[in-house]
Amino acid sequence: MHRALVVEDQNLMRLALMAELRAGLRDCYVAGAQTLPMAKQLLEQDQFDLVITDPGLPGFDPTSRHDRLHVVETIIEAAPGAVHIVVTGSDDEEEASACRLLGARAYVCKTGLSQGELPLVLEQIDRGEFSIQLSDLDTAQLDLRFPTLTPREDEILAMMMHRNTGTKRRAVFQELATKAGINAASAERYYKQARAKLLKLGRLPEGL
Amino acid sequence: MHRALVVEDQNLMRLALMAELRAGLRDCYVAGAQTLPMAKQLLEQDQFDLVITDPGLPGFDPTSRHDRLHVVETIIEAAPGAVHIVVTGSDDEEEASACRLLGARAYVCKTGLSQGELPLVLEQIDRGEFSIQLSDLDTAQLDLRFPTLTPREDEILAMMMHRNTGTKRRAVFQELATKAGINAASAERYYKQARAKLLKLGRLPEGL
DNA sequence: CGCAATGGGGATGGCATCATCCCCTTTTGT
DNA sequence: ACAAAAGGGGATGATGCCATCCCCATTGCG
Repeated sequence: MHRALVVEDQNLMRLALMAELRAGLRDCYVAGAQTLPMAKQLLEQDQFDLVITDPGLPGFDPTSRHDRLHVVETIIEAAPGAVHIVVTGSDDEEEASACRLLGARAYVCKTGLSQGELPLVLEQIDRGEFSIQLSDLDTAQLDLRFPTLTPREDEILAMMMHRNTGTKRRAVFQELATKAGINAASAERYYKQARAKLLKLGRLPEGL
Repeated sequence: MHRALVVEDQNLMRLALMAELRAGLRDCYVAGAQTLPMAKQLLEQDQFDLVITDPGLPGFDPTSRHDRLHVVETIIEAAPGAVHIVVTGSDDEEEASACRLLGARAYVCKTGLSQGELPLVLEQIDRGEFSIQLSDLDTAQLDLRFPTLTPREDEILAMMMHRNTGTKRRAVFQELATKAGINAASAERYYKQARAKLLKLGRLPEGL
């Protein structure tokens, strides 16, 4: 049973990170805290295996290096046995190094963190590496979401729209099949279904 | 058919905001852009009814008042017919006023924005008001999420844990029943189911 | 005592999604 | 011209969640 804690003041982001953890970890339960005192309280009450912290908490100056590192240090000292990941909105390689010295095992920039990528960070940590993920706008994302689509349909459509030019659709079907552990023909079926729905709505983006 | 655009560089937050819109609006489709050029491109291609913008985009200094307002102004000028909501990580009442002068209809702080609250902002806008939502840590949240629980079970548990002391469980069942449009007995059933699952895991929080 | 609130469940039908299997036509590339 | 890729769908069983209705025992309180 894994126990994880997310310390982050933005409600939607905290819930999103908690959802990522739930999806990525098996047999875990995930707690969330909005402020440093709450986090300390939870860390006293219970033992955690994994803690994700955003140093920009209310009550501290998010632009002050000193304040931010103080938050990280306080959390790490309150749970010395846990794996610590720092998640931040602003990129800073120096701050990453400082967090590493404080005992953090990863430093991840929110701008570069997409859905499903947290497990990759955890794998890196498992291999004993310090995982740095800075912002990466080369792969800048442009999303479209349609309400009538099921998650699977949405997923294959997103992959199809983000594919590199020249990539065959077939290859994308195979990619989803491998990633999701399903049949490539099923992936193709979802794509067709999604396409049909968008056609009916008259909202088919270019590039089909 | 409502068309909405979310301009936000943090992937998880953008997806969360897009999910909020999908849940809150009927018959809509939602696009997302990670950078200002992408947003401008989308706004040229298509007409949007609603645009949500985070002024702290990559390529601009998030601490610079000038840069942030420039982003807001650029977006609003690119879609003068749309309703504009500014969503920001850092609280600032002066910035809120400046955004209002630029034509924004709401200024919302991420720290104070919980799941399901975006519809309230939209209602305020519909009534012609300028909606300001600054950070509110009086109702600071402490969340627990358990992986084996279904969304409904999670929901009723969260409501139960956040209830005011002295409130009867019955009252909470009624509250969920009203909010979700279901039977109070059903709400009770979900609570019991959730409780049973946590008991089996030996992870029942205090306060049952 | 009687009654309300709580704890602990079983069984049900409806519904959406998932994943798979099958069919066919049209377009594209070489 | 022939093969590969793509477009367009029907039908299926399994599964999980939703919402409901039903049963019971225990606890607290006036």
